[in-house]
Amino acid sequence: MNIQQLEYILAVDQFKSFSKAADYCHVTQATLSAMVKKLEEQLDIVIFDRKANPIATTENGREILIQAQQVVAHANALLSSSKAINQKVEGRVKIGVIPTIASSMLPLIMKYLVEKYPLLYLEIYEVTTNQLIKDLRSGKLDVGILSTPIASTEVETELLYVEDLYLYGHLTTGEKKLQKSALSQQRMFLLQEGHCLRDQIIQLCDLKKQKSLPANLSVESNTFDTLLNLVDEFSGLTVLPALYLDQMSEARKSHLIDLTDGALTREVSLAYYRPYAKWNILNRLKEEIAAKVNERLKS
Amino acid sequence: MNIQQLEYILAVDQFKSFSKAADYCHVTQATLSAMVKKLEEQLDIVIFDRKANPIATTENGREILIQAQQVVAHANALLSSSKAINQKVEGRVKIGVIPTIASSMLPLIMKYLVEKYPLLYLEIYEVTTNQLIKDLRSGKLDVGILSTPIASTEVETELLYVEDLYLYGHLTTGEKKLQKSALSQQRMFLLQEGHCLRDQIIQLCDLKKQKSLPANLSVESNTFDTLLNLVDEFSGLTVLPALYLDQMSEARKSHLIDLTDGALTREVSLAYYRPYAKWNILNRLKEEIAAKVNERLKS
DNA sequence: ATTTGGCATAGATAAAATCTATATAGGTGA
DNA sequence: TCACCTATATAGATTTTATCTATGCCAAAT
Repeated sequence: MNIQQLEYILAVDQFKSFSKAADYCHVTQATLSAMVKKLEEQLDIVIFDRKANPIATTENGREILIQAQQVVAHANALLSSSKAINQKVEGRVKIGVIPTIASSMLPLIMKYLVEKYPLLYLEIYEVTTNQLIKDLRSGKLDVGILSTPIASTEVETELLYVEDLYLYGHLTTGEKKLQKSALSQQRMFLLQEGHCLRDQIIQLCDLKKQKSLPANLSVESNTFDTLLNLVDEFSGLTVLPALYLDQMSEARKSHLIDLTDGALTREVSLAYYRPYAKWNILNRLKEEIAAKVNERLKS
Repeated sequence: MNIQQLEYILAVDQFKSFSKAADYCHVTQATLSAMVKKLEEQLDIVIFDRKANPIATTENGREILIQAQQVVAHANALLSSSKAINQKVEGRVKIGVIPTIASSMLPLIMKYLVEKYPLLYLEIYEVTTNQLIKDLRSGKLDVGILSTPIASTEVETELLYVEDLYLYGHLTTGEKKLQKSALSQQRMFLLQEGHCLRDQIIQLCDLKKQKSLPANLSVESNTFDTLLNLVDEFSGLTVLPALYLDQMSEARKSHLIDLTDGALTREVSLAYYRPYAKWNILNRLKEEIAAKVNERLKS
C-alpha cells in the first residue's frame, strides 16, 4: 500500500470512472487499473464494483475510502507544513562575529534584519576566530561570521562577500600612492594579537622586520578607532576594511592611500558546524547579508 | 514522499541511529540513509543532525516527525480495518434458492448459520432458476443457490457440492434395482414445469415417450412430499436429491431403488452477478454450506 | 597516531510503476 | 440479434525506484 494508490482510489470514487480518474491523476488508465487492482489484492478487499454503471463503491470499499481520505489528508498536511517551515524565519539564533567584521559590517545589516524579521531574536557575540570555531563546535553558537580561509576542516564556510582593504595613513613623502612592495618598509599599526586581520596583513604585506612604534611605546589596539588615532599621531599606516569607511569622517577619508598595483582584499564568510540546525534562518541571513553588503560595496 | 520513508524517519528518531533504525526496518543502513536523504531533499528540510552524537532531530525535523506519525498511524489503521472488514460477517443478504434445494438443503444449514452469525440477516426467497438469474442481474438478490450448469454467461457460479440423486418408487417387478437404460420405460412422476430438476431428469433419463399418469389425472407437483404420495398411490418412480432423505420416514426409505450402473447426480452452486458486492459474507456462506453439506453427505 | 563506530556514496541488481497496444465485456441502437 | 461503442482488463516492454554489497570518509576514543 502506498499513498499514491490511495489517491487513485479516491479519484475513482470521485469520478466514478477509471479512465477519468486516470486523467485526473496524470497516468494512463492501464496504470490506474493495475494499481487499484494491486491495492485491492493487498487489502483483500474489492473496493469498486466495476459492473455497475457508473462504477459503484462497495460497502467495504466505502470504509476503506474513508480511511484513505484520512491518510492522504495528513500526507498533504505534511507537505504543506514542509513548505511553511521553509518560509518561516523565527526563533533565536546565536551568532558569533569577529571584531573587525562586527565593527564594519554589523552596523549596516542589523537594524534592517531586526525590522524585517520581528520574530527573529538575534544574539550577537563578538569573539575571535579561534573562539568562534570552538563555540560553534560546542554548540554555544549557531553560526559564525569570520574571514576565510580558515584552517579548520570541521567547520563549513559559505562566502558572503569579498571586501577590499584600504590603506590609511600618512606617508613621509606626502604622497597618496604606494607600491605593494613598499609596504614592508612602512611603519604599520596593527590590531592586537588574536585578530585575524592582523595576521592577514602581516602575511599580505610581508611585515617581518617592520618599523613599528618607538621602543618606549607599545600599543596594540582593539579597535580601528584607536588605530586611526595612533596612525594620525605617530605617522604610519594601517589597514581598514571597506565597510568601515562608512563610519569615517570625510577628513580622515582624505588620508586613504591607493596601492598602485592591485588591491588587498579579504573574504567574509558564514561558518557553520551543524549546517542544518537552523537551516532556514541561516540561509535567509546569508542571502540578506550578501545582498545588502554587495549593494553597499558597489556604491 | 511515501509511507515507507516516513516509517524510516520515525525509526531513526526512535533509535537515534541510522544503523539501528535500518535493522528495525529490515533494510540495510545504506538503503535507509538513501531514503531519508531523498525525503529530506523532497521536503527541502534536513530532519536529522547527523553530526550530533547521538543523532539529533532538528527543530524542523521535529515538526515533520509529528506529522509523519499521524500519517503512519492512519495508514496502519487502514490496514487493520481491512483485516477487520474481512472478518466481519454481518448485514443483510438476499438469497434466492430454487425450490428443490430449498426443501432439501436449507433445513440442514439455516439454524446453524443464524445462530453462528447473529449479526447476519438472511432473507431467503424461493424462486425458479430463471427468475433467480433475473433477480441477480437486477440487484433484487445478492446471491443465488441453484443447480449447475446454467446457460447464462453473465452470472458466475461457484460449486458448493455435488449431490447424488436417488430413485424412489415401486417397481412392478418388486425389485430394488434398476438399469439406467430401463429408466425410460418407467412411469416417472415429475415436478412442475419450471423446476430445473424436472428438466434435468428428463434429460438424464431420456424420458420422451414416458408412461405417466392415467389420462384422466394430471398432477404436477410442487413438492417432493406430494410427489412421494403420488408415487406411493399410483405406483411409479420419482427422483429425490440426497439431502431430502433426511426428511423421509424410515418406511419410505425402504422404497429407494439402486441404479445398477452408476449414479445420477446434480451440482449445486452459488451464483453471483456482482461477485464482490458482499464478498466476505458470501464467501463465508459458501465455505459454511460446503462444509456442512459435505459432512452430511459423507455420512 | 591508529583504530573504531557510524553515516554517506557508488555501482549493480531487483522490484515496482508506468506506458503502449490490444483484448474483452457490457450496454446501446439499428 | 448483431454490430458498434465505451470502458476496463491484460500483456509485454520500458522506465523509475528501492534495495543491496562494498567501500569511502569522518569524527571520537584509545
